Amino acid sequence: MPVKRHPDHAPLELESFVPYQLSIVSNTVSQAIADDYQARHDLGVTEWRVMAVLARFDGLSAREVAERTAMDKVAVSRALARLVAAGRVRRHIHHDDKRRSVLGLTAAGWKIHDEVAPMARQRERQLLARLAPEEQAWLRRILDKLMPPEG
Amino acid sequence: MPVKRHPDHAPLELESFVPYQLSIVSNTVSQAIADDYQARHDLGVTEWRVMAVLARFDGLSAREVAERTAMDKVAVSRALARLVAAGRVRRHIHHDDKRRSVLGLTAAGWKIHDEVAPMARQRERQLLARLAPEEQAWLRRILDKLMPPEG
DNA sequence: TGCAAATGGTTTCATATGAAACTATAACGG
DNA sequence: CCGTTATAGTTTCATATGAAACCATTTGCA
Repeated sequence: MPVKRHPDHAPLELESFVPYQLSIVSNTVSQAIADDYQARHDLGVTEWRVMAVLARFDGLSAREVAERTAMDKVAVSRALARLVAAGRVRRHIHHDDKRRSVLGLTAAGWKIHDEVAPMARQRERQLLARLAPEEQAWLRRILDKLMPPEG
Repeated sequence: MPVKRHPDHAPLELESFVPYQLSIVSNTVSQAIADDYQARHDLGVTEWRVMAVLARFDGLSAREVAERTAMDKVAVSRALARLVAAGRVRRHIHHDDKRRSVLGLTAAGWKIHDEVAPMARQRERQLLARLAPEEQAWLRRILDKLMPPEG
């Protein structure tokens, strides 16, 4: 049971502090989505993100994947190592530049993708369903504005 | 340079997928805030959160801190160990229940709090400044709705 | 050319994190 | 009372993570 207050110190009210709220809402929904596939497919969040961008853009390099997922290159490198080992991503070497990978989903990768993507969309719908249609529209507009450029 | 598309597979468009956007926006702003105090005060995010709730509610137990910060008890225990060692938080034992801690900021803790809290608020203002006043109001309303109960 | 600087990617190392086991105390049921 | 179960908090262990060092290749330019 909370006791003293300290109005003279202007403490932060976490529960209405926007960055804190964002963090809680974000973690809650991301975790819910992750729970859907984590155990089921032995697939980490970082790995799923990599698969998601490769599903949209075939032939990216690791660096481009990192850009599009907002992950750092170490995380991408590790996710790719696991995905390739599991036969979910194919990697070959760019014919002009031997440093680069050329990445894409394998058939097995697509199979998982086509199972997980609808579940993720479903979770998004569940989240948005808690808002009025008007609020949903505002949220999308606001998030678009707040996304960092190149995000 | 992206190459093939796969419309038949309905790949997720991460950049307009709400859970993904939330995660990016949340991490970007949290990181910006953390950068303000991390090096300056040798203070981790978890530690700052603990300090923030103790600033508002003096005399909480560790479990109550965990509830209010949405952190797990292990994280709280470790944050407290560091904070107590650094002389920023005082901990004594509940006189009725010897398992419980009774926690609060020390003078040194308050000093840091009073420096960090305004910076955090400033970052929040910077974030919101990218939105029209109308959008700011909607965002607050929407986040309040999306926050999990007991969050 | 040829060599310094930049780039793509991986590895290393130190730290962060969470689940589960553990310790100590308190509450409950007979 | 006494044994069982629950609760507060810490420790352990295995994994996740990021910064910096690293290797290979390519680029830029004297």
